[in-house]
Amino acid sequence: MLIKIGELAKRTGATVETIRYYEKEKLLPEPARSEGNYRLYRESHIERLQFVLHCRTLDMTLDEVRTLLKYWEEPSRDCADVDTLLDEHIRAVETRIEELKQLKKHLSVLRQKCVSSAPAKSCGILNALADHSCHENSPYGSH
Amino acid sequence: MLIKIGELAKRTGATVETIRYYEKEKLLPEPARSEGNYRLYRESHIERLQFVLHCRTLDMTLDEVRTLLKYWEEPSRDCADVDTLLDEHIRAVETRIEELKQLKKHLSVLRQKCVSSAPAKSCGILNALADHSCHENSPYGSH
DNA sequence: TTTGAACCCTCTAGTGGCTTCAGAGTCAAG
DNA sequence: CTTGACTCTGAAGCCACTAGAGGGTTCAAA
Repeated sequence: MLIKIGELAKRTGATVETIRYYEKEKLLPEPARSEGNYRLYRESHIERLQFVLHCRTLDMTLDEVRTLLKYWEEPSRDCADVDTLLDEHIRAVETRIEELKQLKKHLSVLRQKCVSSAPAKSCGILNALADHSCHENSPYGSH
Repeated sequence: MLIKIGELAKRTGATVETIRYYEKEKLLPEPARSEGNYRLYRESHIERLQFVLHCRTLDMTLDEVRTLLKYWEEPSRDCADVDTLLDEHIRAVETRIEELKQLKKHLSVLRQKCVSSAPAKSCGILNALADHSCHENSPYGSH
């Protein structure tokens, strides 16, 4: 049961280009080739690609996925590090959510400053963006 | 009152490299030069850079900033487009927040599946990631 | 006067995770 | 024999920087 790259793409939802990219990045092993030099995949490739794609829908980096794949390949190793990786990833997502919430608050305040069509000169949004007093840095300020 | 690039960086919180990058990207006008070919900035440059940085802290793309700068430069134009740009940006941020919340939920469920050190073989996290039944794509599925 | 440190210059390449493109080859149906 | 769908490789593009190489400038201390 050998399939070509287009069929693998269809079955997993990845694009053909992404599959080739993952191969180059060593996330997928090099498959066999047909006489005409087409890649030929087997069931194990499908599973492995699905693992990678699943991790990606969870916003993991390819490096994180590489780490998890090592554990997947070596079933006898302690999985505590898997827990740790996931905990850190969850924390990173939480942080990003908080950042975005703050951001949205800022944007909404800004949006309130202009409610009607008017010359840009008097647009409260542009004026607020230009106002540096609310984001002042001391000459030797941090960051 | 002319300042060099390092001083501009200090006053605005940007890095020297970022300032040069913004110049290359036409977000900042080319400044005057000293005899020794150093960039020399004036008050107007400081304000404009602060405008750009303020927009960036609000996660706008450089293209969005370019658009806003046009309105800033032409104070007689109608600012309705500024409102629209901001509304769309707020919507994009909201969408991203919702995506991340979903993501976090998925990750937390996954994390529950493994609570102790154990061989990776029996790690519920790895097994759940490998399980393609929960993310199945039909051969001709949408995406 | 020399030397050293701190600043500045340009240009190039690297980051992540793909996507797009150019130019060519393969293969089955009509 | 041609058409069209598929596949191949390799390089470049995307975004918003960041880092580094290899040099020039400025100014003060020794």
